[in-house]
Amino acid sequence: MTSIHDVAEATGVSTATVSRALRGLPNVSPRTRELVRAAATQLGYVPSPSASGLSGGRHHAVAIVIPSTARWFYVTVVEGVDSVLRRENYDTFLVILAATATDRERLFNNALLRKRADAVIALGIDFTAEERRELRTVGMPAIVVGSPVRGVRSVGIDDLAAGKLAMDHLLALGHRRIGHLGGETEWGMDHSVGQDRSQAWRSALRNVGIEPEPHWYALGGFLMPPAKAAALEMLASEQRPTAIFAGSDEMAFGAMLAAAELGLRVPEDLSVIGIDDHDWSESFGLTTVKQDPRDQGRVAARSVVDELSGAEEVTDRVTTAAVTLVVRRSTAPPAGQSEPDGRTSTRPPG
Amino acid sequence: MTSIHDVAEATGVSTATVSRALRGLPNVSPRTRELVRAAATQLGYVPSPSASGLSGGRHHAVAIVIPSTARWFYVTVVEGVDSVLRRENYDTFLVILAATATDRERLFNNALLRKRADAVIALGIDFTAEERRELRTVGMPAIVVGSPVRGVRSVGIDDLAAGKLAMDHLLALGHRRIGHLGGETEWGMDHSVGQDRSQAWRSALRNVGIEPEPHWYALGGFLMPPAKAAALEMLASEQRPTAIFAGSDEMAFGAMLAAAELGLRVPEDLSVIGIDDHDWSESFGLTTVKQDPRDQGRVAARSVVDELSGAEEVTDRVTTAAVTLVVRRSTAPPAGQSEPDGRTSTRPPG
DNA sequence: CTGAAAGCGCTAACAA
DNA sequence: TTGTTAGCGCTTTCAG
Repeated sequence: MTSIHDVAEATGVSTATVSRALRGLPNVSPRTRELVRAAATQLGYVPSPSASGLSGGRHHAVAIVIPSTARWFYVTVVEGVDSVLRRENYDTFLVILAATATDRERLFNNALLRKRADAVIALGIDFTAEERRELRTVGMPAIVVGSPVRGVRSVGIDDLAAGKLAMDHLLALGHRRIGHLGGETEWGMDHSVGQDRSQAWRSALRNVGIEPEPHWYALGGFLMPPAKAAALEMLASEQRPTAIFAGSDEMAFGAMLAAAELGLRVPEDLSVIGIDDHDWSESFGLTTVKQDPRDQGRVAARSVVDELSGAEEVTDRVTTAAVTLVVRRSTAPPAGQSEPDGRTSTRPPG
Repeated sequence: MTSIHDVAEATGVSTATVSRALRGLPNVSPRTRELVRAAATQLGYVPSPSASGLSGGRHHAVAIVIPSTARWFYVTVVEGVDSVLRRENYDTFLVILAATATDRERLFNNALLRKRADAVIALGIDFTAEERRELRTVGMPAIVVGSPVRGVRSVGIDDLAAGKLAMDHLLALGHRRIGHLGGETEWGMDHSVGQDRSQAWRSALRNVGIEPEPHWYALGGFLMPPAKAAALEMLASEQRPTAIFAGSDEMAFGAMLAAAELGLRVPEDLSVIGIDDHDWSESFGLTTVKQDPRDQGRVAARSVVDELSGAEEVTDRVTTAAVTLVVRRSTAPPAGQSEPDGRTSTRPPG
């Protein structure tokens, strides 16, 4: 395990100079720097993060915490985060965090956050006031991906607006009986994402004078299987909706699968729209409100890296990521109305 | 940042004793141990991994490397790994590794593997001889999840057997024209998983005297969208297969979606079988060869943790995980043959 | 521009 | 059973 001493010896300079040279600090003669660099690569030297972390206080690692690996959004953000972190030579700690209080407590009392990572990127977590205070105290850069959290930087879409975009599309098509597949809210998790999207559904309906019926709303937990089950029930009802707005594409897939199982054609008998633009949505022919989680991950990572590099308070407190409507084959005017254009209606892919 | 000194002072013992007491080492009086423990929690002390890593050589972290986040198998294994690592108080480094040589080189020359992690768990990676030697040299425990790799411990299913199970099911149903959706093989990645499953398909066919036709085989890259595209093409051919064996459930979903798009009913017009038992397979009604990646992850993590705990060469070199056939609604005898039982055939969920 | 020295927080002999 | 003494490998003043 070659150490900084070996490089110093090989070069004939002090370890201090080696350290400076390798980290690109000023006040090192070009010649010396080159010599040191050459020796380092020649010897296959890499600095020990433990040692530099201990002495310098920077660990060159950031923790990314997600509630589960089961949702496309989370793992896709992780991929984005990882890509910039790797390029910047940071290592990535992955923390999969259940919603339980003990799990979260452990996280915050853990060495990981206190003495191991230089920053945290949290997904779908709603920090408590105390947690925020802790972060502040330790002076640890933190950013949330998802809906804004008071006092913490964040990047994410405007869920209300995204929901409105989806609903406007459905309403413009002529739908009035519109169902919704929403997410559940666990304590301290994902607080507003699901709520805001559901709220958008409710408001949009009321804005056109429709009071949403209870059985038009069901919980899909942001996962496909429970969403399918919920949709099955919703679609079995007497006055079933002519369209479903799902709070995520994965839940929308569930709706499409449910429709297929009931012999309902999409979009002839049922329109379906989601939010995300999941990697599979195009194959499903799903109309959706597209967001770019990979990019949000990159932005978040860039943000903490910049802050760690000393850039003074670079980013905005809350960065709003763009959304766009992507119309595919899962939405059309409700039965009885003529189609507005020549789109061919295919069989339901679900 | 309270340190071991604070605890020592508060307790009136030396730092060495604190260290011993907290780590549960022998030769500490029960009374002292209690005192130390109390002081530690009271002060909110947590040891610095950098410091103990530097002095002790154990970092209490393991690296898990995966080729991408886009495949259910990988992220699900990660979840299993993470769960036991967390319970054992290890932190998890996530490394997402492209197949490129430079990416892999960087991994091995990185501080991460050399001076930061105590062990590696690799998914879908085929270590080169040199890489294996490096691991050996550093004395770093390593385990592969997936198909066996020479000289490295591994846990995974028998892909040949899994493929045979799938094919036997289809053959027993009476299918003879059976197509296959296989995975691509990138350099150093996933070498045999895809190959073995494809091989199982080919062999099974030949064993019953059928020479697989070229257009019965297509590459799906282990991802749904390309698999769907491939299936679309395969099913458009004149003498299309009556059944498709997909190398993974995600690719099987693609086949089901393709069938639906072509107006083919599953299973009446086309049977589909996969491997995995993906979280969504039940909702798709997909017949599959079930494996348990979460558990494989747990086994892998347990294995390296045990080895790090000094257990001498505990686990077998290669652990074979179980597979079982799960029959659902996507398979049936080919058209023209009577159904063996009273299963109702539903519309294709894809 | 470079070196010497102190110290980051912990563990590991070696004594006591 | 417990304390003392060295480091682990690096960064960081402070001198020069």
